[in-house]
Amino acid sequence: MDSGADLTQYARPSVTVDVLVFTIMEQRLQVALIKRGIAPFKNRWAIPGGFVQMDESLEAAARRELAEEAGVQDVFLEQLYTFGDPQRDPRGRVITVAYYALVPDRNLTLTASTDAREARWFAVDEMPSLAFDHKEILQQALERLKSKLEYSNIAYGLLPPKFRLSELQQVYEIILGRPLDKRNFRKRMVTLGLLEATRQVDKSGAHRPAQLYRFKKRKIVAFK
Amino acid sequence: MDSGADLTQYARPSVTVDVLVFTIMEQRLQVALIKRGIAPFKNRWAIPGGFVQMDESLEAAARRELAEEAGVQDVFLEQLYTFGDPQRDPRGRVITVAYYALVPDRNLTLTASTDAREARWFAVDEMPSLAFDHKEILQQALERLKSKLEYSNIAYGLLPPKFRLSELQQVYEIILGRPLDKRNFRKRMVTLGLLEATRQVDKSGAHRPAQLYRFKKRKIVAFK
DNA sequence: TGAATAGTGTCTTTCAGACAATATGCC
DNA sequence: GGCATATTGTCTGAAAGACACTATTCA
Repeated sequence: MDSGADLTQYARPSVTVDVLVFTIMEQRLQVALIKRGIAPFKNRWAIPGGFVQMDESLEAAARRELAEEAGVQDVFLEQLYTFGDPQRDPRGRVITVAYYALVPDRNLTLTASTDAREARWFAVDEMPSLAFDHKEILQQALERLKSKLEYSNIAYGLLPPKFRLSELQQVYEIILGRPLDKRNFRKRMVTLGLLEATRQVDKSGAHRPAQLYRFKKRKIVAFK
Repeated sequence: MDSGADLTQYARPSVTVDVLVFTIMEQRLQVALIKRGIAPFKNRWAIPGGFVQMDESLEAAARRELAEEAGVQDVFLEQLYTFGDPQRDPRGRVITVAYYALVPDRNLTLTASTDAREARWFAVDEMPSLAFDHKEILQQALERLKSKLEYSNIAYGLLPPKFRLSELQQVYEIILGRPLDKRNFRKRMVTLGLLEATRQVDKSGAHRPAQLYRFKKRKIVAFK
């Protein structure tokens, strides 16, 4: 900080948070987008977000957006990266702190907020053209998600509290984009010691019921 | 973005970049700090930083600070995290985007910039009390550095272009804080394929000269 | 020739990956 | 009994980790 006590002598940028909300639905990784109702990029799809209020933390702003747009609370949320190219918003200098959130699939209803026409889920492999630098932001979020999946228990964010091992495996396969060997996957997950079997089984479907597991900690933990 | 085209209707926070400059000197990991010459936290040590200008990107702002404070260019620089607690600066709402940089040990001269009394290196295991939330920022930078060291070639940032394998090992030992087996270390580094031997040897010292190596890419590369 | 650092190989253990048959519950 | 999914073990190869002696140069 090489500044004086007077903050007013410096021009100030606008600061927003953008929140990428991911879920798995219909066997695909999906992200919530809103259709912009106003310029710039009117009618273009965009990552939901909004201005940071002067009295709220960045994470609080992200959680507020998350509640407003997706109606969820208590979900995994992590800061991704801050994007601050001076040209990224044609209206002026806007720096955005991007967050990403993971929500379990439980028929979420997205809400089109004030300035949005529409809100819906898009599979990440079939994205429309995005507003601002949102394509780049999404790209970076996907990389983070893939890499964290490999060395942490982050998958808990996409699953209900109790789940079948085959569901967990599907989460991995969908995000990594490749099939995994069932025996090796189960062996690894169990020996990592992050899971525990519950006393319940899942009896949906005309077949052998599956043991239900849960993560011991619903908090991010790195492997090894 | 649920905003209108008019950015002026929202109060705007101040935005700074803070830059943690790390180097290895005297067998220790050190970070550059400045002693604040003005309130708040007058006379307290702090991570150097400054306000983001309206026409420069965040990274450009960080590089500018780096040039001003440490007089270096073309060094490893990466965005760390953005800290935005509303109370983190008593002067008002100041959001800071923290970066960290790695510089090779070549007798850098730190410059006390305008509002700083003094600038000097501190070993990270003997830190003074820091201004603002800078202790937390440093903590997070150290974690990032340790973890990136384990799965990337980030060490190149702390070494001159050509170096002895024993110097590379020292970088690892100092940052990870534990001794490593020489044979295993060399085997691993060489088989990773990121290094190449130069035709030069280092003849300083009254002992057998060492082969000099360099990183094939002076750009961050993940292992595996 | 002594001091100081460079350089090198084997064995063991651990982990990842390939691979297929049996078990259980529901209809 | 047939269908659908759950559950389980072995072998192989690669990489990590423990471990100690010889080589080279200079003073």
